[in-house]
Amino acid sequence: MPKNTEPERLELLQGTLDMLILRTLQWGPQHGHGIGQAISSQSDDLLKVETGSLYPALHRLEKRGWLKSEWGISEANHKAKYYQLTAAGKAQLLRERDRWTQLVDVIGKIMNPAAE
Amino acid sequence: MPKNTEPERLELLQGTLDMLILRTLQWGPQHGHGIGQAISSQSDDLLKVETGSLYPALHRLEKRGWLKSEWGISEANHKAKYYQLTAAGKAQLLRERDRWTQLVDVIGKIMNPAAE
DNA sequence: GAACTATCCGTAGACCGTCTACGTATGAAC
DNA sequence: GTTCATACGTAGACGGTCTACGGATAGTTC
Repeated sequence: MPKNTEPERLELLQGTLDMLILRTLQWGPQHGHGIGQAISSQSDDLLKVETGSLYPALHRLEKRGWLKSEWGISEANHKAKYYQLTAAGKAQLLRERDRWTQLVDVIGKIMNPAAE
Repeated sequence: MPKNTEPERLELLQGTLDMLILRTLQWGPQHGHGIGQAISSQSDDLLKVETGSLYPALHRLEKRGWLKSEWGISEANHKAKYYQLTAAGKAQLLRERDRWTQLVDVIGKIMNPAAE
């Protein structure tokens, strides 16, 4: 029996989780657990958001006004706090996406200088 | 006189500096100050590595065996500690480059789902 | 030789986001 | 009534980057 081939998780870089959460909520309101699962599944299970990262992040984002929340009932019939983007949150997402693109660009330039 | 238009620096994400240092040393041995400047100039001044980040990083990398160092004299005729990649450091660079590529890929998938 | 700038090394401590490791409660299945 | 999945959360460790210092030496200007 070969070793259980788990898919080698990637650790998140500090500062990327907020962007991923905001992005996930662009698909529509969602509760914490759902957000975590969405990120997992959309990354083919390479990313896994720990609850110890996820919930503090959600509270942080709400406190900053990027998100607002309300209690509801999940599809599995559980009490759940649904988050959605505020207008400020949408703007923030644009900023973070921009910064990410820039950073990927610049690091790419260093790691892999343009052959011209 | 318009406001001095500085180029809006990008903050590094935690975990990317080590890779950039290792990469810079692929160009050849270099001292700390030089490494910082190389990263700055290769990023069109978008990245700036503070000495409070740079030197701890160099010591960390050396301690882990990715780098080795020796004292020498800089081009500007100053005492300088020259760092170079070890074999382990080259291997590490490959790993980090890989991880970075994977992460950019996966995050790209979430931020910008493939139009197929 | 005094003053100043650029070069080069470094440390201390704040800061902050992610992680591991817990704990709690409810609903569904058996 | 036990077990599992769902859903919320916190406490504290951890680690890398940041700001803000300090110190030594070389070169330049006066």
